[in-house]
Amino acid sequence: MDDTSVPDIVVGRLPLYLRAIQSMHKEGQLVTSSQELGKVLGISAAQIRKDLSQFGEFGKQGTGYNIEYLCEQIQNILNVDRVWDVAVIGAGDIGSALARYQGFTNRGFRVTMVFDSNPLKIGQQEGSHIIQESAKMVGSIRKAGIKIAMIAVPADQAQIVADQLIEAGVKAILNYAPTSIAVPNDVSLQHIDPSTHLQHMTYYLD
Amino acid sequence: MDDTSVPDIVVGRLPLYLRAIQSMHKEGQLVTSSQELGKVLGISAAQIRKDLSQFGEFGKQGTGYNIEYLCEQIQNILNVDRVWDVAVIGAGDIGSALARYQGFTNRGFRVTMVFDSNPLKIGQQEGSHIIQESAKMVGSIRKAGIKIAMIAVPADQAQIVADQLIEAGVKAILNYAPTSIAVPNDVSLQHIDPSTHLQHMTYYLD
DNA sequence: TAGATTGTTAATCGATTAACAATC
DNA sequence: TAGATTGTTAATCGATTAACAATC
Repeated sequence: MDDTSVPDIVVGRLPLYLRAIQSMHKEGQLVTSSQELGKVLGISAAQIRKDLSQFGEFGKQGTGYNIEYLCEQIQNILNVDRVWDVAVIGAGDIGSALARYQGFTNRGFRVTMVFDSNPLKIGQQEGSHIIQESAKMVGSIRKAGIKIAMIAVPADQAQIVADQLIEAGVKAILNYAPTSIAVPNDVSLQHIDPSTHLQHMTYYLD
Repeated sequence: MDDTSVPDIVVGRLPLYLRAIQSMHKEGQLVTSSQELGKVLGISAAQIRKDLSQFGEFGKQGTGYNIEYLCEQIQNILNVDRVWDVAVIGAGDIGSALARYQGFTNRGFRVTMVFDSNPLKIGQQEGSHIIQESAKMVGSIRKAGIKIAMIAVPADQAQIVADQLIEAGVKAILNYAPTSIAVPNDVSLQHIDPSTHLQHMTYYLD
């Protein structure tokens, strides 16, 4: 009936729901409820039911949600019922950690390319990847059809790299550089900056 | 007059404002406006003015905000007009990258301790730190009076480590393990999980 | 002065919660 | 059946925006 788009804040909670029920699934649990899920996540049961109801009817009165089914459904909604190739730009400490990170497995992602502009790093092995030269980045990413990239370069190069990524056809950017960057409307952007997160918390410390 | 507490969502934007004006300061800029700041951050000027007005009157009609003064004020509000010692738990790829990370400088933080439970890692050098054994973590953190920790251990150990940190007196936790954890009301908690961020964005990809 | 920009109020907009009929 | 839990509605709550007097 209603065809208005789902609020972005709701979309942002789905990955948390998915992570929690995947963990339950791993423990062999078969069914959960909005109440249990809410307790685990620190979210109200009503909100979880309302969020999920935006996408369909996944539960059963009296019993709750079948974990395997809900898992499949959320993966489907988030488009992670497949594996996305991801490019890492910058092979410093952060970029290298991302290239070796095991935590993308089973979450829908696989790092397939790592780039750096430092001639000393180009050609070096990083995890299972060979570091490639930044000059070839745009061509390689476009040719491979990669839509997702993580920026792990110094702050003063982040916008330049972002612009190149967009030119290469990337549509989702996870930015680890501690700076804001601008992207067109049709490109998604998220930031990870540990200092920012820590500063949020020091407000509450004496 | 009004003494109700500031919404957490407002507190969470202050670090972004601070990062932007520190960047302007570094460029030698002396003054900014809510309009300019909003453009850089992709936030409305009205929201920035309203947010800042929760804490005081930092601007001047007609001219805007003095960057150096606003910088000092926000640092003061966020309690980052000092340097906080931070402990890193887990010396895997992520923990090691955090231990070597240069980006905490000038943001109010300094990693002073790194812990791991792997006997092969204990005693090894990581950045400028010697990796210490986890068994001594609670005592060392308490003795040093450390209030902030970053968890970079496997998901199935995150809650255990969190409980120990709380026992040690830690009041702010930045969790890099891809799992929810529970903490008491008087402890701040933030999560960083790249898969979660990426899944948020894949919703918008075809 | 004229132009610009703040701080603040009121209006709008959106998100969360409470409650409950439906039903497994 | 009785108990439990969903999906949904309406009410509440909170956040954002628009507008403007004050004033630099």
